[in-house]
Amino acid sequence: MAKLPGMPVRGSQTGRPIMVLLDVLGQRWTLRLLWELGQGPATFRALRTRCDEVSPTLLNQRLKDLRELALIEQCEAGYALTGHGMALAQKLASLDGWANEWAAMLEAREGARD
Amino acid sequence: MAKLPGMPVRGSQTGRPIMVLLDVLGQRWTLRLLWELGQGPATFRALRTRCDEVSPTLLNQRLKDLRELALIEQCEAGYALTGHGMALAQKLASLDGWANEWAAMLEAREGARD
DNA sequence: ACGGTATGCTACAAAAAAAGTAGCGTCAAG
DNA sequence: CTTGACGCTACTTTTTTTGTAGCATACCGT
Repeated sequence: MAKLPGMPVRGSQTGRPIMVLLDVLGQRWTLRLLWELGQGPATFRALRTRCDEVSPTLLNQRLKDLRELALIEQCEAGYALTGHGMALAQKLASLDGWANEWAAMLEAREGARD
Repeated sequence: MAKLPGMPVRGSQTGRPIMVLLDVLGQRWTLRLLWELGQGPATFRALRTRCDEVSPTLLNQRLKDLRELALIEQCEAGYALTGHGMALAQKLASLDGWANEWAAMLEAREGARD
């Protein structure tokens, strides 16, 4: 069952929305799922494939949670982001640039050490 | 042991930086830790307190991983974000606004249903 | 020097979450 | 009426996370 904002979550009794969000996103595959759906809607099986054959049990669990949190919804094409989900996914997308710089920095560091 | 960009991670063989990042951030407490450190440096124990007495085992594990990934570093005040870590934490901070809107929307929805 | 206290951290067992695999029920095409 | 795709559930094993105890070091006042 998904935790809704306003309710206490792991590590925060306050129910502050950001804490709920950090808790939800901190579950395995949640971020990845949002990322993949940011590329466009997908069916259950397509999503599994995109996520390296993640176990259907977990996929279904996450889809249920994200649906309860109104971040995704079902449509003819399978699952798709809602308006709010899209806004969040865009914020994730903006991490891509950062990640590349970060990787370049790490690589330089590793290279220097060897 | 932390996974570095360039290495395959859970759910992605490519080693794409963003995939590594999503994998790391998808571990419990990682996001929260970055968030808390975004508020300023903290000692091990202070961090534990801020994170609702998270178990020292896990805290230490995460700190080690984040250190290897060059997102945090040790200083006199305890642990602090590195330059890259700060940039990432700022991106997280920008989720706060989104989370508030999202929570308001959910609340309205719930209210309407009851 | 001596308890008292704080810190950073490790060890270990129990509980919870995730992974992996099989397969069911429905549908549509051949 | 068989075959194949789909969405999903059941069940077992493995991995992660928790919770609790406690050690070693360092400072503090007496």
